[in-house]
Amino acid sequence: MTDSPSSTRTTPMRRTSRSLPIALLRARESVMAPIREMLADAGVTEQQWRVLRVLEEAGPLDGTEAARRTCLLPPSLTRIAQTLEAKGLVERAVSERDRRRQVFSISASGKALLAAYFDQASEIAKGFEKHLGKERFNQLLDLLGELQDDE
Amino acid sequence: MTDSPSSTRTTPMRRTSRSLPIALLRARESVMAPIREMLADAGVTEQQWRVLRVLEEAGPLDGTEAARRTCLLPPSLTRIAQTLEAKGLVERAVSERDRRRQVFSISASGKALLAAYFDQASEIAKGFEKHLGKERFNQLLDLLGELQDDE
DNA sequence: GAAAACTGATTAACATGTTAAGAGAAAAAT
DNA sequence: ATTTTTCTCTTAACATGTTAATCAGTTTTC
Repeated sequence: MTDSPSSTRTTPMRRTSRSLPIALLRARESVMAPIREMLADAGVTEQQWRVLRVLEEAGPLDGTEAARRTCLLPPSLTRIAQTLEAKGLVERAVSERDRRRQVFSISASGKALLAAYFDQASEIAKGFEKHLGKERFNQLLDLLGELQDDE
Repeated sequence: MTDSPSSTRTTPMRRTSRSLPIALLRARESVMAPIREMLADAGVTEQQWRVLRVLEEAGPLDGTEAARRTCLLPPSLTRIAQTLEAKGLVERAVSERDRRRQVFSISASGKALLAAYFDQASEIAKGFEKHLGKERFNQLLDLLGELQDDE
């Protein structure tokens, strides 16, 4: 008993395994492990892959919107987009209506890269879906969605 | 219709909002937002806070074990521990039995820092628990725990 | 007990996260 | 219309993530 009476708390310290931030982090590390292997083979980082995925899903986006959807901060997006542009996976253009804006879009090579690894990515995703069971998998995604204070 | 028939897939591309890695990332960003504010006030980063939390919970740990429990890679732990040692929040010693090992422990100042912000951290945690409801909150932690391929 | 294999921590190098500040363009205010 | 404000993107600086290489200490092998 190292705690003095005066340090008694109304609530005990939450175990780190039941701490939401840490639990989210540990879960994400586990989920990303097999994906990182695939991405290393594809020659892109996790963040670069995310940018490609979002641009394919949403079509051309300006920097602000691309950053929001990829959970990247603007400075990170700038650098990652430069790298992707150098690799020929993304194209950039200045907006006509607002010359402050950079419009990013996925290139044909970028789409080809996604297509080449799509089946493998699907298998990994299905693995987790199977591990939890379809119902609990969707339940998890629902709960995660509710944590987002999005928009 | 930009897709050619030959590109038809057996499974459609998963929407990013239903992609487990991205959902985990977005959820964590939302959860961390209020916590980051508190930590900025406390003068420590998210990772530094995590190291302090784990060391308080588990007692003195060698580098390998500390890295595993904090979800930090060894090189990151080295740097962060150096910073924490310079701040006087963590103490380091060479292990007697194995002189390769560094044994880290939280200092009195470190414990005082945790104590000073504990109530505030608890309130934030309870906010999420209340937002989802106690039952669904625990359900979420259970599901996240099942994703971990730990030990 | 000396060579080889292994382990724990660190350093190095580069990509990203994070905050603050800056440059250029558009919108709002007067 | 000019000034001011706001917005978008970028750069800068430092902390961390990530992988590979290094170095000292330990264990194994012979």
